[in-house]
Amino acid sequence: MNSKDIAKIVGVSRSTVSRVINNYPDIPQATREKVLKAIKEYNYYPNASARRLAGMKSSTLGIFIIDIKDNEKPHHVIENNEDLLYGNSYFSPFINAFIDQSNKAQYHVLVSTIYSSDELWKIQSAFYEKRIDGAVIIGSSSIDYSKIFEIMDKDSITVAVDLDMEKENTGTVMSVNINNYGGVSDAIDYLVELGHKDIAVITGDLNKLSGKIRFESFKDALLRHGLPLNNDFIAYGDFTENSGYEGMKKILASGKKPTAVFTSNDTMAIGAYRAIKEYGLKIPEDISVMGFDNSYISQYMSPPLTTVNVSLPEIAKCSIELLLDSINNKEIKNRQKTVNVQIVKRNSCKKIV
Amino acid sequence: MNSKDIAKIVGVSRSTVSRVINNYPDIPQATREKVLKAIKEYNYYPNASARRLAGMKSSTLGIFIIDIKDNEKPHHVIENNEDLLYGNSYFSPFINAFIDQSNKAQYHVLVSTIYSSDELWKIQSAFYEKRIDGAVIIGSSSIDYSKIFEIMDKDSITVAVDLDMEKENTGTVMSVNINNYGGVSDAIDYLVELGHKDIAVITGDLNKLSGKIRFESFKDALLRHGLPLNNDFIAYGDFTENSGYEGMKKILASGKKPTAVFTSNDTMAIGAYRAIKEYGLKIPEDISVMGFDNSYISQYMSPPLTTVNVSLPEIAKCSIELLLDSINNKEIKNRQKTVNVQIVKRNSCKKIV
DNA sequence: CTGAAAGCGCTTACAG
DNA sequence: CTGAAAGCGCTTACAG
Repeated sequence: MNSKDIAKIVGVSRSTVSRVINNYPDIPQATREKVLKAIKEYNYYPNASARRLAGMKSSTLGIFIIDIKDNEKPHHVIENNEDLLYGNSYFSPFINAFIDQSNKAQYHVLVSTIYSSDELWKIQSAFYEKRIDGAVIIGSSSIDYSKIFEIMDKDSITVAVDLDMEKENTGTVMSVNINNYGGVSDAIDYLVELGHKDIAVITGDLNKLSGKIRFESFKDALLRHGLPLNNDFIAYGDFTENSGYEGMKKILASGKKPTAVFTSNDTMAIGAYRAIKEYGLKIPEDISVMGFDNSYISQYMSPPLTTVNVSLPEIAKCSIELLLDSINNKEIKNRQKTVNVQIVKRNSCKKIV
Repeated sequence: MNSKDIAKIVGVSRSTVSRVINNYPDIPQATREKVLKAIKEYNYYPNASARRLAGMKSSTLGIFIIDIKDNEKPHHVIENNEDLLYGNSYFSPFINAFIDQSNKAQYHVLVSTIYSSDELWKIQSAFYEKRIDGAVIIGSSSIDYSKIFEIMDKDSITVAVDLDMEKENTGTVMSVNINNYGGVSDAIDYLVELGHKDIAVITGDLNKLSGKIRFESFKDALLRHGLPLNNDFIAYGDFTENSGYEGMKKILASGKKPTAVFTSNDTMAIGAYRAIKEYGLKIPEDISVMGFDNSYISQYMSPPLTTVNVSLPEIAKCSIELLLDSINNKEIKNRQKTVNVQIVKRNSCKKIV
């Protein structure tokens, strides 16, 4: 079943069939209805590739999850399936939110994962092969981005999430970020309000924008409150649970015990919880813990984690807006968007006297 | 940049360029190399739509997540973004596993979500529009499946996950399921081995194959061990946390207290934990809890949940194998596959005397 | 081994 | 308002 068949059935030309499909204005109501009826009756769907080839948009958006952990190991070396994205609890909700939002906007979505620098060409090829009209890139550190944007065609429409625009912006890439700075600022204000003065930090991966900004904001907040930045109270993590665990142990081993610790994401808070419990300390009685992300799991931790909510659906929505506006050649006012965050208070932080 | 340009540059015909791209055998090494060099140098990627139109596969697989909660509400009525798939912790890992496996097999993947019966046409259209070569369908209850398979073309290659083949199998659909029966069987054996005799159950959605089989297996296991099936110890849930909570409350309110409860998935175990704690009971001292799925969160519950591991990557792998074999017209021996499961013992079940 | 040409199924100026 | 025709960028018999 193709447009020629439908044309024959209805007794019009393929041009006319095409015109009603594409909602051209100058079709008499009667003709339009006849065609629509046949389309429905014969269950006809226009071939997407043919439409694309004839110049239409592919009406699909791409999402590229970059998860390069180890630049020495190319993809084909990774043998354990379980190690792949599957285990990545952070990106999943974003992917899902993005799919939902795209589907709502009548767009299909093509998802690809990238595990090594060698696979960065996938992004370029998806554009060059004309599979997608636009794409969102998430999860990379700044090193990868510059590479990507170097390869990519200047009119491949893409928005990057969590990208440091200062360095890479060639004027061609859009970005959406969350208000990392404000979130951490609020978090520390809250801790101070609760009476905490000895606040430790476990940083995220400082090669990622979120890791960098959150740490900067932390330091600024301490300064603002006239609190000391004790070197023993800084542990450098990388957003993984294990680094949270090790970081917390390092801090606890320093002898001086902080009354509160800010972990730069929830995943590291899980590790920190474990270390704290191993030291026989209780949360929040002995030490308060504050996370960041409000990940799905945070509410189920014991005690439920006080953290900073990041709306993944909101990020997805902003990304898609930027993408669609750009695809439709709309005037874009702001190629950078920032999504707000807010503290969610649970039971892992207590007031001290 | 298209194949004609490359042809001109190298000094051959488009046919030849196409032949090297598609790895035809009879090309002299020298010619092949020249063409490849130009392709690389000019960063040429063949237009996917054109290839598709000329008869090639689209080399993309579809994944349709069916999440029809409420047949009265069509999709456009759902206003709260947060309610969508985003919150669905069960499908996410499967989606990710499927993407990873497909990407490895050099396939792209198109993801779509379906929130109401009105959207079931999406599956059909993806095939008819020739966007995908095959698809996996997950998350539906039997009611939806029969509808889907009715609409769908007999040669749309699809595998259904968690589908009751007895009813719907028209001989055209493939399926992969986990060994629900064996998993529950082992789970109850384990509980009995621990000395439990009064075992309660919170069922899943009995309209889903997994819900149905898990409950059947539970009943059979009790029978096999000569244990009574106490009506007060049965609560009918639907796989959601809240139904686990309500179910557990109902069981606890019955007066007689079971020594163990089997919740048909981990999500309901979360709810059950909450109810048990509200009753001032301790896990596993007062009551043992056994889940199913080994979801990401189960290890972080307090106490860590004893459950049955389901390998989502394995399910994804099986689905893709079936799909690819079918796409490549390979002889398919078994159109049904079953993935094994195994108990993972943690601290929510204790031995009683 | 390789080129000219037809064909895949659409859309869209163009002409009427 | 509508049809005939060109063109999108490939692949693949066909002929040599």
